[in-house]
Amino acid sequence: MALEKTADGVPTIYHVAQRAGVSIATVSRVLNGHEQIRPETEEKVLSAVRELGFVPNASAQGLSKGLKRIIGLVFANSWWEEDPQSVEENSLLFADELIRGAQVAADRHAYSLLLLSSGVTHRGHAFSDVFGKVDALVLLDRVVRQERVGPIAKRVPVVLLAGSGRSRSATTIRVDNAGGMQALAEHLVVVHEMRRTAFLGGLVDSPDNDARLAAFQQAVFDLGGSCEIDEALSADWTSSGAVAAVGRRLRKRRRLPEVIACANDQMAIGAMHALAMAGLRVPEDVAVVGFDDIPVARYLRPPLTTVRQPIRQLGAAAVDSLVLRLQGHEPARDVVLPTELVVRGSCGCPAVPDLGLGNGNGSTPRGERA
Amino acid sequence: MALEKTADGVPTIYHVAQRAGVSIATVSRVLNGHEQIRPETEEKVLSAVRELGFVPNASAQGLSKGLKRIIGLVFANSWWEEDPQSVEENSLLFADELIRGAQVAADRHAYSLLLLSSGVTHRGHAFSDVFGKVDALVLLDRVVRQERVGPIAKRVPVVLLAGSGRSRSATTIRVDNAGGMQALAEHLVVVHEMRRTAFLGGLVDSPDNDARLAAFQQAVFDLGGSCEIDEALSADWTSSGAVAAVGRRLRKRRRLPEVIACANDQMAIGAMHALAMAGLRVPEDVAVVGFDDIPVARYLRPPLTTVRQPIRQLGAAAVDSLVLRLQGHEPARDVVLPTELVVRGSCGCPAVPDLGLGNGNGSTPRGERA
DNA sequence: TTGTACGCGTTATCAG
DNA sequence: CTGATAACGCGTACAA
Repeated sequence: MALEKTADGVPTIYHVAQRAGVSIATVSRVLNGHEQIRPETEEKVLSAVRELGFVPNASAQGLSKGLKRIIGLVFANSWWEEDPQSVEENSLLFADELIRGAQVAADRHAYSLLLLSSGVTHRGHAFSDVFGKVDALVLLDRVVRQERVGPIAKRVPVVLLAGSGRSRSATTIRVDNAGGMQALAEHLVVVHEMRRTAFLGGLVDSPDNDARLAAFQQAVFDLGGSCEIDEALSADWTSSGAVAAVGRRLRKRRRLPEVIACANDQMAIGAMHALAMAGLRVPEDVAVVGFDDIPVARYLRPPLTTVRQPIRQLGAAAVDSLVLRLQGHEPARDVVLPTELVVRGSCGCPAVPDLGLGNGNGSTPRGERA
Repeated sequence: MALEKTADGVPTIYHVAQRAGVSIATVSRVLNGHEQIRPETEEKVLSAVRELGFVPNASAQGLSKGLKRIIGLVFANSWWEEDPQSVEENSLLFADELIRGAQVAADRHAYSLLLLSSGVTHRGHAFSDVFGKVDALVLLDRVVRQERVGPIAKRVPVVLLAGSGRSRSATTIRVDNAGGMQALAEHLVVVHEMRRTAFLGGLVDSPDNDARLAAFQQAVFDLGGSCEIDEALSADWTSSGAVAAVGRRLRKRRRLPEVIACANDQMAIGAMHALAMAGLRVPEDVAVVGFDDIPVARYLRPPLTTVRQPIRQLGAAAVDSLVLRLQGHEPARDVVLPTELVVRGSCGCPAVPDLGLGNGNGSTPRGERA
């Protein structure tokens, strides 16, 4: 009669029931906070749970309820590549911040985050395998081709992150790249009266890169300036790539632009480094601006003028949206989070003493929700 | 007779079996690569799977096999805190790098990573809940108190990360803090002939901080130098905290040390910033060195001399160890990964031109496996 | 208020 | 080589 302990020593709901002298149904009710339970019964169950250290098996719960309470976060596989050559600093802090935001939100809804990489990695493990492990998916920019989103979204709720624009098959959440770049261009052309700008882009197939480039270029044009897009001035989102790119550009001995606008802060760091090594002063000889506002930006010399994007909120919004869907609601299909111009010293503005206390400084919030 | 599609439209093994005209047992066999299956039967099953887009339900697999193929990565909850005040840049890239390493390893073993925070966050969600969702756990430094490790390790295989030392209840994997600090101290005292050093520490209850401080101090002493540990010179691992700490120290108007050794690179960045703002030159007036070798370290001015720790390998080693345990093996109980001194300019060495191509430069590998 | 019994989707152990 | 069928642990109608 006495129920044996499980082989691995993990107690089940049956052990709890037996110990409390009730049925498993009652245990389940108590654990799930159902009403209509005699207090003394509840107490018996609770202490049995405590004494046994019982924890419900998530697999069984998932199977029974049809909900795993797990949301998958899918990164492009290049992020995880082992190749030591491609150190892939690519928006390094991006992943970190994004995960934090998503984690907070998931936590709030009692969900967990499962980390996944996009590609087929090993014999027999296809991307589609993940459908069986999660209730919903967050797909980062560039993890799957546009046409593959549809089929995936048919299987599980999906949000696309950091994409350039809307997708008809899935919810999209992104930051206002265009607004940020407009504010930046305005600052450079109007305040600093710069006319000849250049754009140092990231990987070309990235929606974020495309959006930033297009918006910056257009804004500069509209204000009467020009924007050089030298084929040499193109990197892979990394600092080292930017160092090389700027090096290539310098070797051309063509007249330099007044400012180099970089598609992210990592590359801005590399650009500043390359310029310094060439004996050029930033911002006196060439100004440099970035995009992201990574924590170290304010500690660079000069402090980096950049566009802040709310990465954490991005992650949180993605999870919130998915949880809403899982609860049967119909959240906004296209969300755009505001960006903010952060003016520091690298654009030519006088660097204000920054004690690392406040946020940064100047600000021009942009963006709206759709 | 015809099997209806599931409510949510997700096909099960029964649908596949029906479509292929076989039993679910056969389908399972095919999918799990069992031998002794007639090729033509296998083909029928495989095409049925393809046509239906069948993906096995992980919950059911987990329940049936008693293995979820999920490893939990537990971060201290402060990492995820929403409090915008505590921007918590704390070893920002640490988490990122660690996760990457773990992800690669998990992927290799066909496991997934579940992200978890340590604290009780909401009504009814206790930390112990995670036992039900994972097969094993990676606990980061400071996520649980020493005495809580035992009970946890009794439930699931556990590895402790970045801890100061061994734990009798769980496997420990860490980096050779001591070796790195010894090499650093040697470089400062012997090469640069410094005598008066200072240590800018992180949070005091952190094993990593304690280990680095103790090793540095000891090494400097042994070489005939002194190490100032001013109560003012203590921060929270963040750049802004370091800025404030160095500010406090400067206001004391006591004679400054020749070098400030920081417990991580983030703080070194803050220290350099604070010194620059006070009109002091690095390294001429005060040298600054760090620990970690985060990507941006080489692009600072001057480039940061620091100790590199193999964070990715740390994550990978943790996962590898757990998978071994889950497979019934008995991996090493205490693993120490080597660290490496990376000499750049902030210690007073002539900064070599760095095109961002190589690794950094000078090196003194340390550490061994136990 | 509580207990019985079935279903959730897979794997695995038997027979055949 | 293949097909029934019993677990796996939990939630929940349905009965009592």
